[in-house]
Formats: sequence, C-alpha cells, structure tokens
Amino acid sequence: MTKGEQTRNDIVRKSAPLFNQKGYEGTSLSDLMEATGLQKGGIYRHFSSKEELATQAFDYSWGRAVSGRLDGVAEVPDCVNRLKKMIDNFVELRAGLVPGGCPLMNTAIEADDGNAALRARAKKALQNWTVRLSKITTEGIKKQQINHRIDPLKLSQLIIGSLEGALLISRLQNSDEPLRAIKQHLSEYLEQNVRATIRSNR
Amino acid sequence: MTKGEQTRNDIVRKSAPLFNQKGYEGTSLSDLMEATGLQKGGIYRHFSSKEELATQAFDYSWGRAVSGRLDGVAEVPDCVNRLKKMIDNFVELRAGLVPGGCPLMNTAIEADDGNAALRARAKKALQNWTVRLSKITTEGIKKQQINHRIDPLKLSQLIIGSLEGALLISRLQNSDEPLRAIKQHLSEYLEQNVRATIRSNR
DNA sequence: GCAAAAAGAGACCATTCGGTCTCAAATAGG
DNA sequence: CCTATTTGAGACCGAATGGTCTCTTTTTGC
Repeated sequence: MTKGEQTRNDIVRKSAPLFNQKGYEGTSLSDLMEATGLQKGGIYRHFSSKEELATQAFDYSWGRAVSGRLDGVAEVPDCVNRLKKMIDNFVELRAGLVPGGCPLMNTAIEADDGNAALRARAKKALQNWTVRLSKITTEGIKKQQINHRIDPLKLSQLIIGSLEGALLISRLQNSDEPLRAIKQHLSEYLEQNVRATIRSNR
Repeated sequence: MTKGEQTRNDIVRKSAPLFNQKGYEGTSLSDLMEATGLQKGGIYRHFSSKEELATQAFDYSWGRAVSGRLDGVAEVPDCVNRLKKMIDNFVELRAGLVPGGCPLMNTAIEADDGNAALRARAKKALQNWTVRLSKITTEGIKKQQINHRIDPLKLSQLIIGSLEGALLISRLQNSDEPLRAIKQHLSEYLEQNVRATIRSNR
C-alpha cells in the first residue's frame, strides 16, 4: 500500500466517528483537519469534496456496524437462534465499534430531507441489512425451522425497526433497559410465533 | 393579543417545519427570514438567539404531534383499546400534522452528541409521552383490563420504540408497510400478552 | 390625534464555511 | 543516488453563517 492510499484510509477511519456523532453538516473541515492532523490541502488531495469523504466515512462506519452485528451469526445452525444471535449482537455491541450510535439511523434522519447522496447510501445500507436477515428466514422456512406463513421481508423490517427504535430510546435515556426489553420481547415473539411448531400428533 | 405576540407566534409556527425537516444546524437564518417574510431584525426582536427559537419551534411541533396521537384516545373506555387507538393514530397521522417526521426522533438524533438544550427538550418530550402511556397501563391494571404482571414503563418504551423504529424504516423506504406491520404486531401482542385473561374457571 | 412605546428593516460585523491553487517537501522507481 | 512523481502545507477566495445596532415605521393607549 502506497503512502497515499495509507493516508486516504487514515482520513476515512479518523473522520468516520466525527461524521457519525456530529452529522454531515455538523462536521466542519476544521474538525476534520484536527482529527486527521492534516491541513486542507492534505485532505482535498484525496477527496474531491466533503460529501465524497462523508460517503466513504459512512460506508466505513456501516461496514464496522454490520460486521459487529453479524459476528458469529453464521456459525449458529438453527435459523431462529441465528436471528436471536443477531439481535443479541446488536444489543450488546451498541456502545462499542461505532461511536455515536447506529450510522444507518443517524444518516437516515439527517439526510432524509437533505443530502441526496447520503440518503441513497443509507437506503442501500438498510436494503442490504434487510436482505441479509430475510435470507436467514427464507432458509429457516426451507429447513422447516420457521413457520412458512412468516413473510421474511416483514419479519426483517420488524426486527430492524424494533432494534433501531429501542436504540433511540436507550440513547436518549442513557439506559440499556429499553434495548434489553426489546431483546426479550423479540425473543419471545420468535419462539412463539416464528419458530415452526412440531406437529408430533395430528 | 398584541401585534408583537402575534408575530412571535407566526415565527414559531412558520419556522417549526423547517427545523423539523432540515434540523437545527441545517436551518439557517436566511431560511427563517424567507419562511417568515421578516428580516433579521424582525426575528431577533422576538428571540434572543437561533437556539431559543429552535426550542420554541420544537415545543410547537411536539405539541402538535402529541395532540394528534392522543386525538380521541381519552374517549376509549377499555385501556388496551386505548393503547391500540394511540398506536393507530401514530400510524395514520404520520404524514400529516408535522412535516419532516417525528420531532422527537429528529431532535434526539441531531442533538444527541451536540446541542444540550435541544437534547434536554427531546428527553423531556420522551419522558412526557412515556408517562402518558404508562398511566393508561396503570389504570388498566387497576381496572383488571391489563395483566398485573405487565410493567407499565417497559410497555410504554416498547410501544414508543417500536413505533419510532418503524417510522424510520418507513420514511427511508417511502412505504407505509413497516408502520402497518408494527401496528399489527403490537396489536397482537397487546391482545395476547397484555390484556388480562378472564379466569372463568379455576 | 398625539406622544410614547413597540416593532421591524437592513446595513454592518467578525467569523467560519467549503473549496482552490501554488509551491515546497517527501516518496518512489530506475 | 537522482530524478520524476506524489503528497501535503498553507495562503487565499468568495459566500454564507449567526448576531448586533441604529434608525425608521407602525402600533398602542390615552
């Protein structure tokens, strides 16, 4: 990796937390200069605009968030348990990995009535996450671990929405309790309404 | 009402949608001048700073949101149905009343790592909404309409979190479907796990 | 209808914003 | 090692930012 590539990566890595915490508008070039230890020229050598850097930073943050949430998920054999593992990861990892909360939520809210490029990025991220979850459910239906009447897309959106909402409340209240509660709630729902019932006698 | 008071109200009313859509940082004084039809002098005559106006605007937006969500709720006799009515209002009124989505969510996200005054406002708003919901549950328990094992605070946070999260997804996807799905989900949960069961035989 | 008070216009302010450009320093390839 | 290329510093730019202040106009109460 050449010196330039290295620097470019450093800029992204160091600016990502800023953008996630303060938002796109809220992060100024002076902030970025301070965080990276570079002058404007140094930054603009590698990015054509603040927006381009912001999208790269979002991708970086989102990548970390996703990888954290999927950590160890693939190894769980049962599909319902796999969904539960993912929920667990979300709840437990909330503080770590990405400072400033969920990049998807932060970016979606700020860009919703504003920056189109960032909004598109957030939309794609959501899409990506939704598909990942849906695949687990689809597989579970095929393996007869999950009730075939369950709509994979709807279930994914239910889980994601519930988690994001609980995170919002948790952050505002400075308490993990809403996150723990939603984990419990979703767990019960998955066991009672999503997991395929064993029809031993008919 | 004097002319000054009238103007002050107009400024708040006209700037509230801007703040809710573009955020505190994203709304400039020029935006506010254009929206209100006043010059800087006219605005600063009534507010000491942009921040003061923003908090007033938040209160205004939040007031509208709350009143919409509570519309007709008090008239529902059964407490579980009352909760369901509130959920229904949230889902149905989402587009109207306050342009730019839920003021609580928008403000909470933007102010989370920034403006302390706005963050405090959002926190108070959440607190207020939570208490309102909790009171319904508490009343329901007393009237034996709601299972006494239910924790009113936890249930309130579950409902609020689920709704806010679904709204986030809905807005990003440009689709009401996630909101409708969460309404369905919560409705089933309320009927199956929250409503007190009639013990006819023991 | 008039005088006192309230309200608003708009010029002005320093500061910061994102972004450009030139030139020196550091790196890389032969 | 030496030169061609890459990289970064930092002065500079115009525009826009939030905020102030003065002076005119409008509203108000008598």
